[in-house]
Amino acid sequence: MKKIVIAIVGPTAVGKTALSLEVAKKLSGEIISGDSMQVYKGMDIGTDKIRPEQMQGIPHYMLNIKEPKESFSVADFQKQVRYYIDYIHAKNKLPIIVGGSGLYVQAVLYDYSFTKAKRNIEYTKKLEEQVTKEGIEPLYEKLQQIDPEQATKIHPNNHRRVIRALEIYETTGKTMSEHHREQQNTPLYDHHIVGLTMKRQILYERINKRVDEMVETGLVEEVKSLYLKGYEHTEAMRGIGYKEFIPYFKNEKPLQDCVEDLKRNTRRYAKRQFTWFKNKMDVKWYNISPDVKHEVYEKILTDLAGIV
RNA sequence: GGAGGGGUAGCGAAGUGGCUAAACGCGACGGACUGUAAAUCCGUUCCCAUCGGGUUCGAGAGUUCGAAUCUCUCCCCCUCCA
Repeated sequence: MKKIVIAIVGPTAVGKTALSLEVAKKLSGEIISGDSMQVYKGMDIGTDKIRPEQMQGIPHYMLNIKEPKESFSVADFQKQVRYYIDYIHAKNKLPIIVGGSGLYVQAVLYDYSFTKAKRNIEYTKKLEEQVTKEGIEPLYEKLQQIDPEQATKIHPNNHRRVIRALEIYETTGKTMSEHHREQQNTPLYDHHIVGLTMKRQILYERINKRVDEMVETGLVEEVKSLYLKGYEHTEAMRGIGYKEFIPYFKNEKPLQDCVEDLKRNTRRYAKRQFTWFKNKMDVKWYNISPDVKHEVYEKILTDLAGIV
């Protein structure tokens, strides 16, 4: 029998954290963050990370496990989280994955296999340089030759994915399509995905407001301290809430403009999250709004109680 | 009253006789995604529509084979001088 795993997904600022605490309390669960940025230490305000005093004694995993200068990937996430799922079950508790990083959650729940296609930074770098010099065409044509199937799925402008497809072939001798064919995309767990959704306009207002609050709470200082540590070019600093302030520190843009950029990027991110969860995962959606929050919580708790 | 500047699609803003239903940005909406994923990338956005068609660039009238672009009149807006 497959192990039960609950996942709570949805766009940023929709209220996943608050819900997760309710679910964990009610169902004797423990929480695993399904978030690609909250793994980093010192990135608290910008990622809207839950603070220890808010956790109500519920164990949280996958938070603050990396230094901002370290790299972190889906594969790392997958491995770690699967470990924690077993660990939590061994304690007779219910694992609850809470987060908005679609691919990450997906990779845990299904038999995504990354192991054979480790990253090859040097080769990637080489290809990136080639693109700078000669444009993407030669590489895209190469991809069309070795893996025409994959080539049709990747837009040439998406350099990163063109390069990755080539990188996989270089590293493993197999094409990306072949790797995909070896996978069934079957679920590994008896998972139940709760999706929180909200009227777009309300969500966007919440996002704008939350960004202002973050700035008031000291976001700029948080980012600055990372910037001063020389983390400008790290993966972590590419997160929303961080990269937007770099022009300000460099005196290239007024602070207020950076804040606006941040709001805009967050809104756009929320939209992308919707797209992913809507089209990639079997989510049971619950429409929430500030005034019916508790009723929706009740409904979710009842539904989940019937499952576990 | 005098001297200038301006009115372009939801907004900002290019264009200054044909290649323009009109760049670009924002906003809005949709989509892709298998080791950077809070990343990276694609599409739609005057109206109707499948091709395709119909109306646009403050309003009206002209010049021209052809105008957002030239001329005239009118209506608004802004800056400066009174």
